[in-house]
Amino acid sequence: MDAHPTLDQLEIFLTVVEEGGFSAAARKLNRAQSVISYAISNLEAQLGLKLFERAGTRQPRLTEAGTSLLEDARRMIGGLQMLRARARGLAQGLEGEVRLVADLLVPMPVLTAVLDSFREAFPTVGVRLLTGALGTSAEAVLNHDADIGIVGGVMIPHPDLVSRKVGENQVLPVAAPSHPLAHAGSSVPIAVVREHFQIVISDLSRRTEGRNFHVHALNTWHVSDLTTKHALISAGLGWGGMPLWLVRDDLEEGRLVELSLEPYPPSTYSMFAIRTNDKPYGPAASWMANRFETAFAAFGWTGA
Amino acid sequence: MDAHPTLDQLEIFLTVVEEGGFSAAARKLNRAQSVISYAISNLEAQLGLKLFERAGTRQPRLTEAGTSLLEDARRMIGGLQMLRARARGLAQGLEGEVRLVADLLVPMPVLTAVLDSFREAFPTVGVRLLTGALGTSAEAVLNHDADIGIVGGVMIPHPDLVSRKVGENQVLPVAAPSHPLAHAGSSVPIAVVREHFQIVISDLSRRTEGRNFHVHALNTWHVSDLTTKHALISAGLGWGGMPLWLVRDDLEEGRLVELSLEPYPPSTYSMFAIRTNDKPYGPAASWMANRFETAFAAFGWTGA
DNA sequence: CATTTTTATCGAGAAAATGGATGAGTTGAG
DNA sequence: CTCAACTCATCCATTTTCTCGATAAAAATG
Repeated sequence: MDAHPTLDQLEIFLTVVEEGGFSAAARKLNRAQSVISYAISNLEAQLGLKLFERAGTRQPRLTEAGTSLLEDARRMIGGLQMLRARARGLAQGLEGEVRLVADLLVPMPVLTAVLDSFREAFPTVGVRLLTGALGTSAEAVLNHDADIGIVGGVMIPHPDLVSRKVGENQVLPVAAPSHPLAHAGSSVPIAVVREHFQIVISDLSRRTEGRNFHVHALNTWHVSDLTTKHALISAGLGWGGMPLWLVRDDLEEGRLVELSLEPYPPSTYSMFAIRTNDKPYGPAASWMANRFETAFAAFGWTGA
Repeated sequence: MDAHPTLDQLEIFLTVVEEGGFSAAARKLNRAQSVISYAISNLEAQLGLKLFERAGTRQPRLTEAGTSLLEDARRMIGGLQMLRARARGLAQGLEGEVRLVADLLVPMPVLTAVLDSFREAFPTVGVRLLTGALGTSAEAVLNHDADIGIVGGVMIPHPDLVSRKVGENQVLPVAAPSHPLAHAGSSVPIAVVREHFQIVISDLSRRTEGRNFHVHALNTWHVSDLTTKHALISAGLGWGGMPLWLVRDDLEEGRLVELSLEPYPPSTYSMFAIRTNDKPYGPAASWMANRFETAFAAFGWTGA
């Protein structure tokens, strides 16, 4: 009742159940048959109950207790395999965890596609996912709170950051059809634009403080996430830039309209994978950066 | 790289992390300090990586790999404790699992209250929950598909079933306010009742076949669950009997009205805990039956 | 009934774990 | 700086456990 059971014993237990007998399990595990008897008998003694009914019958049959403990044993061996797989990965230089910060502008389909395939390719590598607006993503990477960042919009060059283009993203000025700017024709001059409320994603990081890009209106409302921005614009409360993938359906079905504003710069932004230059990507992070590139490319085909 | 790590090693690993040192872990585990060194060193060799950074420093510090594997180790030891707890329970005669079949008429608050406290009282005993209408519950117990049944309505005596009353339940004939019967005054005679559609829970088991209780209408619709029945009656498609706890709010807020039908028998049903007489309740099932009794009593106070 | 195949058990040898002693190194107080 | 107290690594002798092979008893098979 004192000593722990052994993972070896549990594995033997499972093998006996699977193979249907002690001798068969011994053959499968390449060990002497007496070892199986010995192990099961020890395990039973340690747990204080009989696992198999084997009163002179050919095939030992699981007792009720054995059946109940079977699933625990399976869990344990499953956990062991996970642990060993992770250890093997770590020993080969794989990261134990990749911390990713993805900008709000990263299309959700791209993000989910990357994460899904990542999980399949690196089942033993954990993922920690942050999302950030504009500067916060770069900030997280600089602070070593994240190993890899996917950022969009205007890149501020930084001596400690290494960036690499992985895709493009379109951002359009949009408004509800009921909004005055929707009827203002093409190339609305800046003086007119400034008279209307602009909904802007606010950036709380110091990195872009004092630099609010593409803020043209005198009066702006600041929100912290795209969903809120989308809701406000849809309600006709103001206009603002939105990534194409998020408003594509709205535009097609007339719930939103694209604005043609004079001062608005080209609507295609590059998306970059960034890291600090003192800490190169590990194998998994490197794979992930590549995967983002292909995911952006594939998304572009059908989504933009 | 071949031999499995030992649960003992993993426990030592965790203790070292918790206590912050090899010696401290040795004291905590009442073992010699050399054992700790030996175990950690073996574990590291088996996993093929260093878990602690301990180059001549006072306190060994977890490596990155060690941090990643820590959670796996915790899972393993947690699983071990679960397994041992279950084994201890089984050794003392506890069931590994209780299979409960609850009649549709059992008020959900009663069911959840019982299951919640059961989980707390018997964390190592699994629960398999079936729900059944009328006869199917008794059927499941008779077939040994369930260890304990909570059935309501009319009890059909059976020589192999042992039943014990655990509570009461009220069933009322109800209809939507828009339904003709709602305006028919008190003690509507059977001839009138029969003219209207009745919504009935259909019972697919052979136990009550040919005996549809309280079916008074010429035209009936059969449904298999209370939620559907509730929806149909609410929509004014017919009338039918519903347990009080399910329609209490509807009655108070006027979405449904109670009917006063001449042929409808007393609306209070007893609820029974049943088992087969060849298989007495184990400790957990017995506790559960008692708990149903107190839960029904407590529910009656506030709920009926 | 003979044969094959099962699990249990025993004994000897191999392997591994244990506790204590020792040593090198670090930390912190005086 | 010196010393005491503490850290972890290592070695050693002892004990414990594991392993294999052989054997026995029992059951299924033909």
